[in-house]
Amino acid sequence: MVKKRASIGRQKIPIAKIPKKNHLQVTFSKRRSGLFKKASELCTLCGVEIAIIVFSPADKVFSFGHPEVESILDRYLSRNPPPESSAHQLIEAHRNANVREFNIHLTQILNQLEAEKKRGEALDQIRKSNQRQFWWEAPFNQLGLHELEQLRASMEELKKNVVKQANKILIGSTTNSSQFLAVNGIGSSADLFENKHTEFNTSSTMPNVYNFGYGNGLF
Amino acid sequence: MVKKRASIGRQKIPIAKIPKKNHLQVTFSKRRSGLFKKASELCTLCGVEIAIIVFSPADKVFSFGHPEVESILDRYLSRNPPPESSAHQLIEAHRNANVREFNIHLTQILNQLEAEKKRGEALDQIRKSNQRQFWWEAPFNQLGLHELEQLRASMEELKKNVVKQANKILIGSTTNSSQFLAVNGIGSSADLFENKHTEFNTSSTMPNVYNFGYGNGLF
DNA sequence: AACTATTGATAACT
DNA sequence: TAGTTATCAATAGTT
Repeated sequence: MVKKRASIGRQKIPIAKIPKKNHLQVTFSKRRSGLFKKASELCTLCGVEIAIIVFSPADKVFSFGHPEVESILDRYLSRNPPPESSAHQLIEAHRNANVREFNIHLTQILNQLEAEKKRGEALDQIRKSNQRQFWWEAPFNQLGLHELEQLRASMEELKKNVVKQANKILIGSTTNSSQFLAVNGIGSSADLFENKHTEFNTSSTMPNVYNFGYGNGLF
Repeated sequence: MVKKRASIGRQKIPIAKIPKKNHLQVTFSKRRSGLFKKASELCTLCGVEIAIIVFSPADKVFSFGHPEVESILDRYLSRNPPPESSAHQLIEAHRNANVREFNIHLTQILNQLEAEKKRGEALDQIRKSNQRQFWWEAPFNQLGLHELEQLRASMEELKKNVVKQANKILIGSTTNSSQFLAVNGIGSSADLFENKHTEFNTSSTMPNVYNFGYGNGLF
């Protein structure tokens, strides 16, 4: 029986980039698992938390984490005042800017709302006032002479309408008495007002298994 | 010269948490630097990017990164659709919920605003109508007999006011003529209306030096 | 992927 | 914390 020649075994290698690609591939794989094993032992021996992220030459991701990569990263990131120009930072800043703008916009709208409410209430008040205290307390003193003359002329019309209305009521129900007056034709003003008014009614023990990221092909 | 007794050298140890604290402390320190050295070699041999984050038992941070921790983390995070229940995730969800609520609120407010505007416009229209087309086209047909009687009684008052106003004007400026009338006292109604109205204006060669984080005391 | 000779890492001790 | 040494663990080269 012939013995096989033993291999020369491990040889010292220079720490520099391995030129032969397939050689490099093997080394990467062996050392990577060795690294993760070391990390795992450190976790168990000392009870510490470790996260490792490796990007292979082929840009695949390999990670190790105990307890999980994410929680460690969160802890790390939350301690570091996110140093300048990270993508996250920019996104955050942009979002915060949007929120600020949004708030300004909201404030403007709320102010507008309040103003409109006030205005609406005021107008409403006036309408009520005009009805309760009667419209004839309207501001004559804002009228000029010409208007006043129109006013006078319209008073005749008014009186007629009043009479018509009274008459309508009297005819419709013969229950009430009043020291009131005579009758003429049937008026139909104020339809406009009524229509407008309807519009108002709106109102583990073993540190975590190595995580070989997304597919653990060679590289 | 007496030779000193040689040490028993390295002994196998179980991979389990080291009970003796100061022993653990030494092991942590040695293995941590060993881990970072391995990582550094891997980086150089294979030309890959690695980031390692370690939280010591005393909660200090130690990190290794080539080329830099931050750039690797950003690369990692941007590839991962933030996997479920990380703290960040929760914060994000919460914020998004707030934004949603905020939007609902905004929508309600905008609707309110529109309704108020409409209402305000409608009231304004009426006011104008009442002024342009004259208030006396008001809805008599909504008035009952009693109101009508009050109306009649008030007409006398109205007439008087009209006369007063006319008189005022005539006295103030003696330029105009009119086939109008006699004078009495000075009326002062409509102050209410005027007041209300004012309210309307309304990230080498040698992979990166180990980063011992924030102070590299024992732990 | 398994093997083995050799280098490299490190537990115990100073 | 750093240095020494005997031993154990990791791995380069080969199959």
